[in-house]
Amino acid sequence: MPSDKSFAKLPGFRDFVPAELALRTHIFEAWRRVCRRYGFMEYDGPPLEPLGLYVEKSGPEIVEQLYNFADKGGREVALRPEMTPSLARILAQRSRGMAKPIRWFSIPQLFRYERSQRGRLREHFQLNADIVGEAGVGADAEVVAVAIDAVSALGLGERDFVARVNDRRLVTAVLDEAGVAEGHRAGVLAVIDKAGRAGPAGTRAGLAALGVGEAAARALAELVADGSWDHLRDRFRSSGPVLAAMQPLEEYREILEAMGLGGYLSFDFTVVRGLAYYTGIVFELFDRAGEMRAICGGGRYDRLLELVGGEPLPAVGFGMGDVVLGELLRDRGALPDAVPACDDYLIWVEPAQRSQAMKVARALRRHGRAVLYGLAPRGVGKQLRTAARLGAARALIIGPDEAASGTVTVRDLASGRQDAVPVELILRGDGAGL
RNA sequence: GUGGGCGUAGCUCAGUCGGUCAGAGCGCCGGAUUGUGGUUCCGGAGGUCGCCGGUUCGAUCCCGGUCGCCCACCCCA
Repeated sequence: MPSDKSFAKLPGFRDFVPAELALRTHIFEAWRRVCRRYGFMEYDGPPLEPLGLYVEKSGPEIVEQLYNFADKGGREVALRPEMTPSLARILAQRSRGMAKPIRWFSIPQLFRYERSQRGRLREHFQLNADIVGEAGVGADAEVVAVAIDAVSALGLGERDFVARVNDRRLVTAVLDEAGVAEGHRAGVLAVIDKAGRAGPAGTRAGLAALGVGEAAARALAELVADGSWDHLRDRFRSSGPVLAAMQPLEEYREILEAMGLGGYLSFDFTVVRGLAYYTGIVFELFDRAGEMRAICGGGRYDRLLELVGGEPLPAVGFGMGDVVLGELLRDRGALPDAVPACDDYLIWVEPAQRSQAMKVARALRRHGRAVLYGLAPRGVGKQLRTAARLGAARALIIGPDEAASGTVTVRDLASGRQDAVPVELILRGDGAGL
């Protein structure tokens, strides 16, 4: 309710007060931990990139959804909406000298100029993890394993989320087999992508609107209604190309089952991913309840690096945003415990003991304790109340009695027990941990 | 960009068919308790009822616009 609108926060952007930054930090730490376990190295790039980097990859219509402008030098620039083009550009310049495969991850802040909705803002942070230089399905499996672990490390499991997987090459083979003309392919992919939301009738209408033949439309509608692996294999058992296109996903599943992650996998013929540059296995992570938009999306993009002028290198990776994931954690009660503001709360009873208190605070801090004390005189009761509210483990009281006897009263705030500890011990650090 | 819903204290929300209707709970601050806390009791601060305009004797309440949030569409990270 700011009276001066000009100072209001921009729509779709967030402030991170400590309580909210704690969740973001919690998520980032889990992401970094998991990526390191898989041997990924962290990188970053500039948040502002040449507009052309995105136009080249996604076409002119992408500009509608970007934060873009001309800088003072007349360059057309954009705040990065995704990380993959930057990664491709970075690697295009130096991948030749690097050992393959390259395992890199990043947690960039990304921007899009779109109307915000739940789970979708104009700004978010996104974990990107990619393996570059390996075309085999082993890399695909490795990458989805990272994505699954990046979520499960936050306390969610098989009952909470699922990885829906598909293969662009398989979809193409099926479309060919069903008699979809090559010119209709992109349009049909878009309709399949929406099948979950549009429903069977909407899907049929969408296909009809494209001018797909009757027989092809019926075949596709059938697959969308029952896109299970067994049904697919049965339906196309006499089609060599389709059966061949099913092989990589079979191997992919075997690897992930060996890792113990098979329970997360679910084949889904309608997962095709909107981005044009995917060339092979694609996947999305969803909450099991199906209440939210995708937590994560990714797949194989073997042509992208040469598209931006690099050496032709196969690549596979994913992006996982902090917004939907954070909401899911909130819904499932998987939020991190609040971190106490301090370990020790120091109470000086009279101004005469203030110097002694500062000395003790200094010693405790030097030994790694987080220490707070009242900046202005207040009653002991009030200070203890503050200590309790801050979640301090101990209160250290220094009054005339302690000053006279050369001690500090150390009170355990959970149990209420307290002892007189010689101040010399605390200054030396011996009393720091108690 | 299109359509719909909503917008009252820091938070969650009540309320007025337009006339002491500006409230509750939680939170915050203070006191009971000037050397012992998370309970309890008492008190206090804090809102031009999103903003602008219109109708009216009078608008937080009705109307229009605007901004923001939410939902669906579009699009997808």
